[in-house]
Amino acid sequence: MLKKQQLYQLLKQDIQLQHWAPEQVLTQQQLAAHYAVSRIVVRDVQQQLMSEGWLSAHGKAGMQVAGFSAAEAEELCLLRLQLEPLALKLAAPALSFSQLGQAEDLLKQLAAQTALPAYQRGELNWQFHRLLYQSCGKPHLLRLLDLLHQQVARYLGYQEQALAYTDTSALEHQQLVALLRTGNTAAACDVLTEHISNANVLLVQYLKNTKGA
Amino acid sequence: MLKKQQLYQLLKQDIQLQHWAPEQVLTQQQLAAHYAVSRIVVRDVQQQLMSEGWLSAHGKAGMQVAGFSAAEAEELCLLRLQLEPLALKLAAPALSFSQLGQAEDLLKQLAAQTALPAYQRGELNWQFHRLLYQSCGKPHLLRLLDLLHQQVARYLGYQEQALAYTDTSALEHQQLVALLRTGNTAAACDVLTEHISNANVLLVQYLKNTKGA
DNA sequence: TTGACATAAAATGTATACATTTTAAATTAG
DNA sequence: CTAATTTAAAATGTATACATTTTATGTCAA
Repeated sequence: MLKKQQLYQLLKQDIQLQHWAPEQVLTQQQLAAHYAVSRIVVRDVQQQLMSEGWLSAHGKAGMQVAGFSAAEAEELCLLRLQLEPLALKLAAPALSFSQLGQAEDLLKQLAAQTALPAYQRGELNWQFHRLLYQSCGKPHLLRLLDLLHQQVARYLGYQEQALAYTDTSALEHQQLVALLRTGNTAAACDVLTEHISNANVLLVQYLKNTKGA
Repeated sequence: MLKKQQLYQLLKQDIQLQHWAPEQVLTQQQLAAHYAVSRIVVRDVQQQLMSEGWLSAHGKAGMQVAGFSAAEAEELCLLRLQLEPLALKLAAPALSFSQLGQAEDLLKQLAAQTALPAYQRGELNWQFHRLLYQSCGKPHLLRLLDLLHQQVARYLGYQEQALAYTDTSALEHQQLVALLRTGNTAAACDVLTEHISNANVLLVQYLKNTKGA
């Protein structure tokens, strides 16, 4: 029997993999039946996923699977650009070599395991970023970034197809660590800004093409 | 018998008025008994208030009422400064005179009803700000701002005592509308930045004093 | 045909009951 | 007395049952 935490993971993943179509309207009963759990569990998970942007309310009854759009991708990028460089700037002075080492280990993993499904690579990628911001000492900022990441993660299914992503992205990651290691915070923030923008350009381009098709 | 939406409002208000002490640990059963509702309802509300920052998880069982600190107030200010002027900049070109009129009506209300409890004045204040950002066309940005506002609202109990707030704040509000009316977006954003900073300085000052006492 | 109203079906909200987990207390070995 | 283990109490997680609300259907009058 599935429990709350498991359903949370599974449903999120199913949305990511588009087993539930974007924009589709779901009911508690539907999901409860499909996943063989009580509606209580569905309700809990539903509320959490709604607060994280995977689902949205739909009228007085029912929930809607979040859709995809180039406009939304651009907005998410804008917000990341507004907050992530700030987090990095604040965290950089407090970054330990131990943390930089951890970050590099994550990069190694990413480089090695090229066969991993997109959502797992995305998770590793975020762990890397998150680690760099961790020490900023601003819990609310980190909370907002986690929230933003959830939204971005929804697009990972697309990114798998959209982006040859890995190569340039990996390079930028390494530059980032190198600059942080030498204490060059300002340059690191610039690279980060570029990095976020670049990834977005590819995604938006892809979204615009496929929507037209 | 209380229903979900009512409990949500009431509990939030009770936290704001510090009927539940900051840092206090609560249980579902406690709240269910106190408000005479089923634990199911408490669970729903609990999860929502946790996602909004009024409560936080406490170990494996129990929830903790959020506390107050000067550091947190400063962080919230920092984030507002990062996002609200951006929202205003994006919204300003799309602002209609009708909306500006609505905004002015809200200011008139604020000016007239000086006797209102802090949380209601705070709500009007936010409605004013929210109205100015509304047209920015960035739903996620607005969502983040609403989230931030929830956090700030928790401090309204303090602000009542902390701030003679009304006078300078009202002046800045009017400047803001005037500048927007003439299409001077850049200056309006500057005033907004000042406005947010000013309110924060007073609050932080007060928090630092009372914590020492 | 259309639109309003009544009615039935379905979905959600809420309460109660039971299962599992967590916390705290009590007991006992060292 | 301390610390570890056991045991009881309390809190939470989950399922089922019932109440209320919402949505859809169908009927009838204009």
